[in-house]
Amino acid sequence: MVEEQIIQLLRKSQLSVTDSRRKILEIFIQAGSALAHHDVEEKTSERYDRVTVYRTLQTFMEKGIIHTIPTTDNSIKYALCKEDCAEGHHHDNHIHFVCEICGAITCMDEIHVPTINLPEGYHANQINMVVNGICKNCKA
Amino acid sequence: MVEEQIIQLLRKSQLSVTDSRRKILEIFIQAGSALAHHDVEEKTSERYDRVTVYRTLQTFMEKGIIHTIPTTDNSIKYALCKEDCAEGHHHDNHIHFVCEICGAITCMDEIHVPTINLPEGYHANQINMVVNGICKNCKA
DNA sequence: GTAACTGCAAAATATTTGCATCCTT
DNA sequence: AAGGATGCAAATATTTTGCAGTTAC
Repeated sequence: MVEEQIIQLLRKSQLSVTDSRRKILEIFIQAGSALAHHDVEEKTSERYDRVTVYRTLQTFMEKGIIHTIPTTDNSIKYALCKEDCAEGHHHDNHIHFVCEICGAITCMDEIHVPTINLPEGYHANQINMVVNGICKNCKA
Repeated sequence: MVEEQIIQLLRKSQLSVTDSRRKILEIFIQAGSALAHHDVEEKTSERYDRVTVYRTLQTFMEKGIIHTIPTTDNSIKYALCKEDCAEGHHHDNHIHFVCEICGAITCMDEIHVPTINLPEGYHANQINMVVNGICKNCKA
């Protein structure tokens, strides 16, 4: 059951299980794609304060529960991390797909990020690929 | 001479040649790396209004003179586009390197963005790669 | 001269901080 | 009971808009 998973995740991250945290995690799980702060705020506005959303997202970031996705359109999007996202360093070297029509952001776990050869003297720690295009659902 | 290039670029983009635009372009050329709005504002604060910086960056975006770089740290960075950036659609399929120490963002034009195989039904228009790591200058 | 650009003021948004109160453990 | 989490108020910071005056062509 989902409710169980959520509690497990919070426990594992050494966070106390509160209503707002449960609700916000639930929103991410149901959404399936990345969300902006604004999206989360909207879906919780009747229940929780704007500030709580800020603090919750920040806490989730610190604990490695969610991560930000780089986008070219100036918006900050958050998405659930994979299992192997440990606190401090993320292993989210996957590809994010941004649909130009519906705006949905999908993490493409299946696809591997290709290795690249950096110039002499450069060292890569993390690679993010952002692909803009048209998603399955919006394809005419 | 650089001053000449700047005027050429503005003319080519059908923009009138004003002090603030010249100055801001100069800043980008001298910087060599990507800049945040804040960086530009700082370097022009004695001369130009904050609002002018906003409007100038926006205009440059629309004309394809600069483009945004996706970064994971929630900051919006702008960088000069390559020659082939036409108005409306950018061909900046190159790799951006973000140094975790000095914060500098470099466009790695030499390296080609590898092609990837998207799942059935997805269509890619633009690919951005953001590599976080340690740059040549910061390497111990 | 005219259209476009800029500066200033102010509005609208977004984000952060302090503190008293409430909830989880 | 104690420490952490939340809500509220307010301070800051960021971005947008309107308009009058100025500048480029």
